[in-house]
Amino acid sequence: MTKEKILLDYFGIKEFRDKQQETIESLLNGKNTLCLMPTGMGKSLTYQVTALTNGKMALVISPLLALMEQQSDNLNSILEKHNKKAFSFNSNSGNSIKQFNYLRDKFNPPHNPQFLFVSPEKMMLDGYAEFVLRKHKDKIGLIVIDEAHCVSQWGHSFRPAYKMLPSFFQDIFGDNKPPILCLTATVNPIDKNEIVTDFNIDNVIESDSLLRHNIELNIEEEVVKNDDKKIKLDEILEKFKNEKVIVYTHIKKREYGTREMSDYYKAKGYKCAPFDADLKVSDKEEVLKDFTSGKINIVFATNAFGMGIDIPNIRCVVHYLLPESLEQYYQEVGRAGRDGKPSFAYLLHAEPNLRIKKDLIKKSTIKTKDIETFWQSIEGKKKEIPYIGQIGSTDVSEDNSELIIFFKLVEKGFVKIITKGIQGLDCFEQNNSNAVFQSYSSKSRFMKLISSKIGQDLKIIHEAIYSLFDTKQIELKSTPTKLLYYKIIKKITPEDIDLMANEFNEIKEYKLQGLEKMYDVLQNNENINMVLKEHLGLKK
DNA sequence: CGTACCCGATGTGTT
Repeated sequence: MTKEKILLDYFGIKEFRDKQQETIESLLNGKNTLCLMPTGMGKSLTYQVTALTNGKMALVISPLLALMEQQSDNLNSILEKHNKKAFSFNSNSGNSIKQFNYLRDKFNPPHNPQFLFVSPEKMMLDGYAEFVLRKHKDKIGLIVIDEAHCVSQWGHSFRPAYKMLPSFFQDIFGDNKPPILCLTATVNPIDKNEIVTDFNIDNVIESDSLLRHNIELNIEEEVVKNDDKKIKLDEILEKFKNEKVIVYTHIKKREYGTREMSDYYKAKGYKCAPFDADLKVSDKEEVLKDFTSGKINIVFATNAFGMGIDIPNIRCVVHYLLPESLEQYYQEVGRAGRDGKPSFAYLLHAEPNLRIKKDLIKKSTIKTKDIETFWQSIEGKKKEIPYIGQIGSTDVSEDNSELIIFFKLVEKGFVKIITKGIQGLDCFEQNNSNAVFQSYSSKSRFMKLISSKIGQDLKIIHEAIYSLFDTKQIELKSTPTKLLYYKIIKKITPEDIDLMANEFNEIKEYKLQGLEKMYDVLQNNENINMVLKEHLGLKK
């Protein structure tokens, strides 16, 4: 079927909009494509129509569970009458046992997934998922990185799995990768280059309407104390009394945080609610529902309020603190006026904000000492090379620093990931006595010891075990502990460590520059619209 | 400061 017929038959739409057609054609011609389109223009339709036109499955990497559910539900309601299905594979399908079973079930007859939504972390750690995808690789015709700005925005620190995606695709597809589509609405030219490099993009397709002309950007004068901003906020909230307003407080449970501000204005008679990551999923859904319906009209939010939210009639976005960069600022004000009607943004900031933000960036940077400590911890007592080690969730702290350094060591060629594995075989039981499983499990409970005892590569043993599970020779009876097995292939020198620390330092400098640029704009009273246009590299 | 995935339950022969 042609893409035009798919569009009509599946979606009931007669014509493509904006850069949809160009993007789909680029992908059908096998080109890795980065597509920049504003929210609400139908970015998702590009991968949906492409996958349905080439008749192959799309593997969609998505940053949020809520986004995966939203998109797969939406697709399933469309696909139902065509006897096709979308699945998402994530922690919502239960514990590890349930997840393994779910994946095995969904990839075997009678199921034939047309779309699969996965998180980057699943791609990072789940060996059975990798096995299943590799087994079915010829059925996969498209890879999608949804919200691709996450790669540059989160991949270096918060969610390191993003920066490893290319190598995970290599593990699955080798040199015969399906075309990759990266989708986003805002990136600056530097971040754009990063995505182009990481995913080997052949073709960048950019909408002409990325700049939002219906939002009036108001920068208020800097004040000395945070409290001074409240007078202005009172004025704004009074002015937009019957309209939808987002106030970005950027803070959760402290003074001027989402909770405190919401309580304060609620007591004054406003219909408002807080929104931040500490809310339960059900509470987030409720706030979103009430905000959409108009039951509440003000949300006091951190930047947890953003992705996947597409409410057309938000009239006003207030920043109660200095945003951390121009692109961050633009992403946030861009939530207003999706319906195209005149909308307003106000930026309120106080003097100490810049210094505090700078300190936070400096504090969170990975330093020489961190790399040294981590290297010592993985090198262990063994000095011989190659040495085989393992890293799992218990080895990684809250800030992911171990994982960030680990992946940097992989990137620099000191460490090689052997396989995405499991700790041992205790979690399995045999359906019938199985000779292969028997031969492994008789050697040891631990994969690593089995490997050394029989002199077989860990990767091959894991393949065999995943295959036994896939064909229902063995079943899970308890939770498999997932681990990345690695080999140290090169010793590190102090100079190597310094070089790595420098790279982390460059990322810090880049962040600081972004912050300074934001601050300069406010200080010098520059025309914010012009600056934004130039900073984002936009023509119109 | 704040962004999100992960569902670990450990008793070990993992070096």
